[in-house]
Amino acid sequence: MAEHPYHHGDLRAALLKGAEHTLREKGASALSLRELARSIGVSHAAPSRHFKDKQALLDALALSGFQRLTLALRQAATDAGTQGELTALARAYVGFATGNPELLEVMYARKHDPNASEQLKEAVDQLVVAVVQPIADGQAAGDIVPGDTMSIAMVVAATLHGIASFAANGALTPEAVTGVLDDAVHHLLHGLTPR
Amino acid sequence: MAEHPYHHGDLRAALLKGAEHTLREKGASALSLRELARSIGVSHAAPSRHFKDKQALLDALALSGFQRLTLALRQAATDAGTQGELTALARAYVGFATGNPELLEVMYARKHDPNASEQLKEAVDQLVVAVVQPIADGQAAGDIVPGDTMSIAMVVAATLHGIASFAANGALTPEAVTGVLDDAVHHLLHGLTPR
DNA sequence: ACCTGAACACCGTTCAAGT
DNA sequence: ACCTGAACACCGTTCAAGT
Repeated sequence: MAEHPYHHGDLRAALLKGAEHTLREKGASALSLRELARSIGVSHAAPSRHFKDKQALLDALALSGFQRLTLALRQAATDAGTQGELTALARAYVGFATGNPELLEVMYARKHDPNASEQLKEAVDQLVVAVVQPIADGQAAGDIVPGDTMSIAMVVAATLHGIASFAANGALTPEAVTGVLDDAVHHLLHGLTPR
Repeated sequence: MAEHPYHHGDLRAALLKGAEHTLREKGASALSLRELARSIGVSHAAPSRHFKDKQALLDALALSGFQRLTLALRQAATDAGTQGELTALARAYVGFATGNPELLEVMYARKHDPNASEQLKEAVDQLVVAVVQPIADGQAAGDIVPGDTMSIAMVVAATLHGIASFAANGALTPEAVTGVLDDAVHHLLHGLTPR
């Protein structure tokens, strides 16, 4: 077994892992395919067998990000009670954002690009469902005002995303995030609760 | 007068104008200093006299963006009444976002970078004031619940920014934006209004 | 003071050729 | 099937030299 066998074994997985590491450490703009190949010990042309271009690699990272975020939201939303469920949802979303700020940017950069793959669009749809479902449940339980579910979900999603953006880019310190989050859920709910 | 006099005249302004045009048409990732210089008819090394590097050019664009956005918010917030003022504020913010999506990204990319210039930080502070002021006014008028103004402003700003992001990246169509916006202000206010 | 031209050290992408 | 090496057309940045 030589140090550098001709076939890497699983170059695709190594590229994804390395790329996410670079993303996390140095940001998307610092991601270079040539440097990535170099660090893995493969020629600069090798990645093209697995990802047709740089965007294809970023798309694969975004896809995995959407899948992981959706999973996290689903696991969070199993609490009982509308307020508890929304709070858990909000914390899961913002937790992901603070834990993976650069990945989130890559994800949102492709979110509604018409050139995105069907697979990516499907993953985005799943994420939307994970956010809309708790709202629909809350309406069914009478905890949230009746009305167009999508438009209410849009407002909730916008607030979550705004807080997540502020947290991801430093406008909000990690310590301040939880407080703002709980405030936001509280203020939103008291506007959404019938009385 | 030759076609290409040795001195451009106002190369700095030409660079800013050309860069913003490219930003608008093709996005930040497609902005190349060399191509910019070429389109202006100047050598590729000339821009460095006016902007030490590419980031310095982007910072100048961001600065101008923050100043224009702050001005737009100030002009919007002169309506009478808390609800009207917040609605106008929201529309102005989101209008800027849909009209200048790529510029907004450049602005937010630098928003809390510790390496940002003092001038840029000052412009960001002015923007924050423009958002916080109407909240404080609403509290003084008894239209908004008492409590920490900054934390309430944070929730409002997050919602605005979330809607603006969705509008800027296509998650929300231009036609849908106004409706979502008015819904958001309505839902937020009914949570913020004492009763 | 302002700009050019050449040079340096990088990129992403493509493609014949090798294993 | 998978990877290499060379080539092409770009980048951003720096710096002596020109006007």
